[in-house]
Formats: sequence, structure tokens, C-alpha cells
Amino acid sequence: MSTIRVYNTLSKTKEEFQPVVPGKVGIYLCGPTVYAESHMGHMVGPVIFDTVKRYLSFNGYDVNFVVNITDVDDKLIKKSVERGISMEEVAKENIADYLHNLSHLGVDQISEMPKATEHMGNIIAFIESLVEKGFAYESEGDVYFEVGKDNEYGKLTNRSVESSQGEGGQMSARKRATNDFALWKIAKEGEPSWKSPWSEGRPGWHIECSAMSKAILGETFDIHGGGLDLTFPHHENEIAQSECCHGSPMAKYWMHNGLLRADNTAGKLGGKSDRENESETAEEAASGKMSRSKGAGGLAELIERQGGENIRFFLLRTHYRSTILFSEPAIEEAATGLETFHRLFERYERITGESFFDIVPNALRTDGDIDAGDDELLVAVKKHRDAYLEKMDDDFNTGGGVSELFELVRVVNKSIDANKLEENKDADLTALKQAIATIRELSAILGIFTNAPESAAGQDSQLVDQLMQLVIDIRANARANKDFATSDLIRDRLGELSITLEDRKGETGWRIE
RNA sequence: GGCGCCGUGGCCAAGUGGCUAAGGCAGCGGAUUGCAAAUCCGCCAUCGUGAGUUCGAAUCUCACCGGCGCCUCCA
Repeated sequence: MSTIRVYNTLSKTKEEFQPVVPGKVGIYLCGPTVYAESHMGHMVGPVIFDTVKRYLSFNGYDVNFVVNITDVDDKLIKKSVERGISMEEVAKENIADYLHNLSHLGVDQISEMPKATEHMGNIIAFIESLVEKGFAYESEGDVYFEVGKDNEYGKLTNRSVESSQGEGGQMSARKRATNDFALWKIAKEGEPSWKSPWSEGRPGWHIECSAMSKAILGETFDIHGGGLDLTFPHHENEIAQSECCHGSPMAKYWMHNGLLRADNTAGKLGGKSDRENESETAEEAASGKMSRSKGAGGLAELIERQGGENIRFFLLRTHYRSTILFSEPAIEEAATGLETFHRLFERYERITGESFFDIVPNALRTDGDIDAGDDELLVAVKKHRDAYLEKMDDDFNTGGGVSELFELVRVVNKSIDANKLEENKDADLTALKQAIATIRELSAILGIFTNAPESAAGQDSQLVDQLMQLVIDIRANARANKDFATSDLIRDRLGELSITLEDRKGETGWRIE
């Protein structure tokens, strides 16, 4: 098994990946608080860790990938009051939206999505244990974690107990110190609540992750992920709760993805800076409606417009720890590059009669080893496959991997040209097939090209096919008669309809841009 | 104020001590084509600035300039 290296926020270095239990990996990713529609920023973590899981699975690990849903929280309550519907209704709607968006971005590796409201027993038991051990105290129905009792507090984000201010100086009289944080909050009149030893109330924000990760992945699991903005206070507090409770590390590796920034605007998507814009309400800013007011539309519409695969590729083109400047022109640019792949896949199908999308990707790294011999194409394919894997081994460098994928396309096209595979019907296609299978294998790790694209002609595709054949036949006739004025007119007019013709040996192909 | 990140060709973006600084988009030249499209070949950067460490730095150190994040809910 090759060595995978992971950047650990805890140590601020890349470390060799060694799971707690050999062969098995537990990943916990902080998911959304579902008080509003998801925005682009909510998709980054899932896409990245979905890819991480794919790669670890490819390397032979059995991966359990958990993404939690926070479905009880102040903002959900506020929203339910505003809309006059229950908190569950609010959550249900936004979970549906979230799942819809994830599936369109090809995120299908999540093993389990626990909800806070479904783990109330575990949450309460966790808090009880912290109170018993003296790390938490009850105060007028609330329960707080006492930060001063944890002498390791601050180790993730490198800050001292003194410097962690807590709730912006607005210290509740119920707390002993400003940086103590709530594990349990007593309910006000009419708020949703659960019975507990302290009060009818609800959990604080951080505790659900400690309780649920323990319940599903155990006291110490392998990878804890989330956006960079969650390091403090959320992850710092999770560590405090879990490690004080268990006396052992919560997670071996803490991985944080970089944040998205909306292009030409201050601040990140849905973030503080946007909310400071007075032309938008706070809820709009936080929900992704923010971007709608800037003319970009909601996330579901954005995905519809740009294509989930294009967006996924756009995100994976850059290293996961980098900040990404997000804009539609940038996605479109990435999508242009992706077309090169689709053209090769079509070319492959014309030559072999087989669809790229019917190839079953290798499940394991060892399955795809190439015995290149002295085959020029396979030697090149092997070289770029090795380079791809080497880059992915190094902290999941998907951007570097993408470049090798482009190289593979180049060497395959070159080989097809050189060996005239499109003209020569008796050519040996063994190497070509293996090369394409390698592209299938490596792109599947990134979760792209998983399904054949829908026909650009949509539902009328059969009729369009027939009409196009008609036009192409007429044009072929004109060309045969050297009537290039007519043939060029046809091509130009089709061009105006965004249809491009490609004259190949003996036939003419077309596609809709 | 505290903690931290970033600055690579026109744009996006890998690389973080040593072969000719990946790849994509755009552009230019060539092969191919009736002309195109597609494909292939070639061209296009010395790595924010300055100093230092080193046989050797885009990669390490320091200073400066510029951009950004967290410290309050946030993927």
C-alpha cells in the first residue's frame, strides 16, 4: 500500500496517513445548519471529502464517511417563527435542497447523515459525562463547558484560554467565564425542547458533533473535516468536549478546506462582509439568496445553468486548501477544458463502437497497474498515471492530478492520429482501450465523467438527428460538386445556431455548443 | 491588538531546496483541411520587492509592499 500524506491542521504539517484501525477509515465532516437554502460554499467540503473517500477507497481502505446535519439551532427557531411553520418543516425543506444539490455535484459517497434531533439521547449523555467529570457546570437550566478546566484548550488554533474571548464580550450572567460555551440551553416559552436532567431545552452548537461522531465513529476516529472557518470556535470546542470526556484524541487528522470567495465582492460567500451590505437582509446574505440579489440566482439554478459536473471539476481543479474565487465565467472556463475530454470520448466511441461511460472503473489502485512493454502509448499512459497517483498521494493534490489527465488526453489523441485509428478499421485497439480505461479509472476518483452527458438536443434528439443528417447530406452533395459557397453557407448558418460541423474522413460530425 | 494564510506567464493554477518552472483558458506560428472545426507540433513566466542563508532557492530566514481569513453565527 502506498503512502498517502495528509496535511493536519493540528500539527500544521503533512503527516503520513495511518488509520487508527488498519484498513479502516472514519471521516466526520461538519455539514450544514439547515435554516436556509444551501449556497455554493456548502458544497466545497462535501465535494472534497467525497473525493478523499474515493481516493482512500481506491487505495484499499474501507471508509465510513459521516456528514452531520444541524437541525436544531437558534436560526432554525427564528426561521420557523417568521414563517409560521415548525422547525422540522424548515429543516426538512432545506435538507431536501441540500441533498438535491449534492447529488447534482456527484457527491454520492456519504455513508451516513446523522441529525442532531435524532441523537438527543447521546447528546444528553455526553453532557452528563462532562458534568460528572467536572468539565461542565449547570447554571439556571443551562449547562456550560468550563474552558478554564481544559489545559489543552486552544491547541488546534494556537490560542491561549485568555485570548479566546467567547461570545463577543456579551457575557451571560449564567456563565463563569466569557469563553465558557453552552452545551445545553434552557428553552424559552414556545421553543422546541427536549427533556434533560437540567431543563427542557436544546443542545448548544458544538456538542452534537462530539456526541454523534462518538456514537458512529468512536472516541478516536481518523479524519475530521470542515471549512477553514470552523476551526474556531467550533472545532476547538469539539476537541475540548471530546478529549476532556474521553481522555483520548478526538481525531487523528484535522483537514480543513479553503473557503470560497465571491468574485468582485468583499468577503466570502454568505459571510459577514456580505451581511454588512445594507441592501440585503441577513437571512438573504446567509442563505444564498444573497447571490440571487447580485444576479447569480440560487444554487439549484446555478447548477442547472452551469452543470454539476462542470462545477465539481471547477472546484477540484484547485487544491482543497486554497481559497477559490468563485464566479460563473470561471466555471465556464473550466468547462471549456472539459469539452476536450468529451470530444475524445466521442472519438473513442467512433473507433471502437464502445462507450467510455460503459467502462467500469478499476475499484483498486493495484487493478490498474500497466504493463507497458515497449508500446509507446502505454509507456506514456503509465508515466502519467504514476504521476497522477503521486500527486494524489501528496495531500490529495487534485489540481496536479487534473493536469495529468489532460496529458493523458493528449497522448491518446496523438496516438490515434499517428496510427490513423479512425481510418484503419483493422488496427489493433488493445493499447487504446487500456489508455481510455486508465482515463476512466483516474477521472472516477475525482467523481467526474461518471455518467454520459445528456444529449444537447434534449428530448427532440431523434428528430434533430434526422434533420441534421438531412442538412449534412445536402451539404455533402454541394461539396462533392465543389459548390463551396453553398456548403460554407450551411456551415455558417448552423454556426449561428451554435452548431459546429466537423468534416472528418468520409463523414461529417456535428455538435451543439 | 492576537493567531494564521496567500502573492508563479494576459487570466486560472501545480510545484515549496537541485533534471529544460506541470496543466488549463486565451493568443500567435505550423501540420492537417477546398476553407473551417477537431486533433497534433511549436512559441509565450525566473516565480510581489529588497537583503540574507546555501555549492545551489519560486521553494529556507528577515524586512517591506499588496491581498485575505479567523478571533462573533458561518462549509
